[in-house]
Formats: sequence, structure tokens, C-alpha cells
Amino acid sequence: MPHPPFAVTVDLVVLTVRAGRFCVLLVERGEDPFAGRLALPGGFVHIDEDLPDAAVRELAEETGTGEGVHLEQLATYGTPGRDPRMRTVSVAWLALAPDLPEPTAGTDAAAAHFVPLDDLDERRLAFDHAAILRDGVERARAKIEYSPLATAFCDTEFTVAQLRAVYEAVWGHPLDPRNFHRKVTRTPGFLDETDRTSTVDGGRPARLFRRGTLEVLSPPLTRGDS
Amino acid sequence: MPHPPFAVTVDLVVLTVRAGRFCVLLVERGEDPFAGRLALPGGFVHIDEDLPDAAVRELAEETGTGEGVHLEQLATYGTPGRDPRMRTVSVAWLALAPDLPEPTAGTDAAAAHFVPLDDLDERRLAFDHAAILRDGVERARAKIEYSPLATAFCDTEFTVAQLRAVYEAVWGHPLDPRNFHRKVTRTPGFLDETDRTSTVDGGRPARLFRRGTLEVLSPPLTRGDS
DNA sequence: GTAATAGTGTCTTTCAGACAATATCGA
DNA sequence: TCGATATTGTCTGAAAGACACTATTAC
Repeated sequence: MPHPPFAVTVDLVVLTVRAGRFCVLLVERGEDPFAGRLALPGGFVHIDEDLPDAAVRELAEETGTGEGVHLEQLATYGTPGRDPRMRTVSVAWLALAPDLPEPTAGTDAAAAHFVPLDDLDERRLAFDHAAILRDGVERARAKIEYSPLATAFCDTEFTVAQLRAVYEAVWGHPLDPRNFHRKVTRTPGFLDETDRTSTVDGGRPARLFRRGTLEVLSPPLTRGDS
Repeated sequence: MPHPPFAVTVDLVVLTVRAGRFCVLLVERGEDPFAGRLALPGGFVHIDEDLPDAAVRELAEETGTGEGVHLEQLATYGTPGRDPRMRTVSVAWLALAPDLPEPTAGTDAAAAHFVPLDDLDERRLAFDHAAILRDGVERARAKIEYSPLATAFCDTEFTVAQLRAVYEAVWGHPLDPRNFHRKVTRTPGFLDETDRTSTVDGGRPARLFRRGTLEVLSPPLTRGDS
């Protein structure tokens, strides 16, 4: 039985919503292969390191912290030749983060930036990262339908309008504020009401909520495809 | 940059429905580690081989064929020590198969058998295969809700009752035949009607259907949790 | 005829989508 | 006062769950 020398890496699809835009964290590569192209943050898994630990470590290296960030395994990519240097198998992870401060440039060699997905020409991406990113974005779009995961894009306390803005940015189309409000506030366990309100968006003060304990929404929210 | 020597394997969660029972394909291990225990079929990925190709190859080795079998990547498992011999990262795949003839014992060293999940004591499983199996079963249970994937457990042509039997076996509880019939036959694209009928289950002959072109059911079928 | 299974129809409830109306703030 | 946003309510249509009823076979 052979057990050939594979290199194993983790790649991160870190998504956030900034100013109403759905964004992904990308680094500009300084070296070949793909020098000057954009890449998902990632790196080698250490020989004695568990896969989630490697993902958390890379996330902390790129964003400074993993506080309040949802992290889940996405899929694994291992086509021969995907990295021209050696045979690598990359375990991709999906991270959903609230609007973080711009990543600290000092930590890693290359600076990482959040890029709005609408502005991104995916041909600028290195390796097979365009495919990984597509899979991550589709997973996020699908998963906020039937889970309360959209709250991972919000701060600890948030208004219904802020949560709605997340859905609108991720799905790319507007939702009816009144029906959305009814759905999220009347699904038991989705949101926990606080006794505070927020005025930052003008108009009548909006109640602040926290994420509830519910894990699965049934029936789900619907993208409506329109 | 280190690129340590990992071994990369594929493991298969091959599920089927036999005689109304939800079953998984398992092999009995002949050698240590875990000699005598049950394991998911699998093996090493060749150094020049793509991951889906390795999964298809292992599936053919264990079942004789991959005809009509749905195959999708499940998740990747790489905790240090999961294989006591070396550091391995295993890409697990989920396969949904119609009721195959009992696997040909001659192909591989160990004989593979379909074991009803109800009869399986998961402590008999080797490595971390109990966790992989749980994830695969949960994926299958969830996915037949919103996709026409339950048809992968059926032959090319099947009756509504046979399809319902698949749902009942996978979810583990009975469904109302009349409401189920309405749902699957009146969801456009789910099923294609043929001009043939079947009498094998007694009673009035049942129309035979084939899988339609629909990929996503919305609204989905519901497990009903009851 | 009876037994068995296939398939249709009907009623009720839940819920999404459309949108009117009211509430509470700042200017 | 007005303008903006929050929140509640109302109507309608789609669809699930419960279940009566009809249809077509084997015996």
C-alpha cells in the first residue's frame, strides 16, 4: 500500500457584509505561482495539528481574531496540478464574520482586504480559488435560508433592519421589511428580544435583538428568486 | 514552508434501502489496527489521481459498478491519531445506491455487506467511522427533503409507493400515502410519468415513473419530526 | 363478492406575499 | 408640522396534514 507525500492545506472563504455589500477576504500574492493575483487566505496544516485548529489559526493570522466568527468546513479540493509546485489537497472552510475592522496588515506578509463580490473579476483569482469561492458563497446563500446563521454577520445586538440588510446583501435583492419582520420575530427561538433600542438608522427607534437558541428554521426563509 | 508527508484516503458511506431497511455498506477488517471491526470501504488516493476519481474507483471495487449511483463529497476528517499508523486525511464521500446485488466478494480481500443501520452497534466501527457514518446519514436524511435524491435509491422506473418506502426507511417513520402521492406527482419536474404500470405490490396496478429533471424542491418535503 | 393497493377530492390550518395603517423618533 | 423608519394588522393564495371516497387489480 502506498502512502504518497501529499501536502495538506486549509483555505478560508471569509465572508462579511460591509456597508450593504457582500464581501470576501482576499490577499494579494507576492510570489509565484500566481504573483500579483488574488487568493483566499490559507496555509499548510501542521503535521500534528487538527484540521479545525489549522483553520482557526489561519483565521486569527489574517483577521486578528476569531471572536464571534462562525466557522464550518466547506469542501476539499485536490485536483492534481491545482498547485503547480506539488500535489496539494486543500480543505476549504467557510467563515462568516461581522463587519471586522480592516485586517491588521502587519501580521502576515501580504495585506488582506475585504473585496465586494460584485466588484470582483474572478479571473483575477489564483489556483482554483474561483471555484472554492463560488461554492462558499452558494453555501452561505443557501444556509441563511434554513438556519439563523445570518446573525453571524451582525454584532451581538442588532435590529431587524440590520439583519434584513444582511439578507439583502447576501441574496442581492430587496425583501419586504414588514413580512421579514413578522417572519424573524414570530419564529420562536430565532431572536431574543432585549430591552434596548437603537436610533442609528433614523426614524422610530428599533428594538435590539440577540441571536436566539434556534438552530434550524422550519419553515425556512425563502430567497424568492425574484 | 513545510509540506509534511500526509497520506490522503477516501472513505465511502454507501447507503441503500433493502427490504424497507436503511443500510450501509461495511467491510470487516482482517488486519490491525481494528482487526475484526467493521469499517467503511475506502483506500489511498493515488498521487496522480483526482479525488472524485479515487472515490469512483473505490466504489467500483466494492460494489462492482457505479452505475446509477449518486456520489457526492461529504466532508474531510483529519484528526491526528485517527489512524494510529500514520497521519492521514480522509475525504469522505456519500453514495446513494439502488438495491444492488450483494457485493461480489471476490474483488477485494474483505467481503463487503450491507448492514441495516438499526442493527448496527456503532461501537463496532473502526477508526472514526462512526462519526463519518453519522454525518453521511444525516446528510442523506436532510437532502431528500429538498432534492429528488431519494430516486437514487430506486431503480430507473419505480412506483410512488416504492419511492415512499424509501422516504419511510430513511426517515424511520411512516408517511401518509395520499398526501405523499399528491406532493410528488404534482411537483412539476420531480417525476416523469411513463405509460407502464406495475403489479408487484398487489392491488390496483401502480403507474411507473422515472426521475424528472428537477434539481431542487421548493417547497421541500417535510420530515415532520413525528 | 372481498382484500389490497392506487389514486382523487375536500376541509382546515399554516404561512408567504402584497400592502394598508399606525407608532415613535429627529428636524 | 413633516419625513423617516418601526411595527402591527389584514387580505389572498399556496400548500401541508387529516382523512373520506373512488378505481382497479387478484382471489
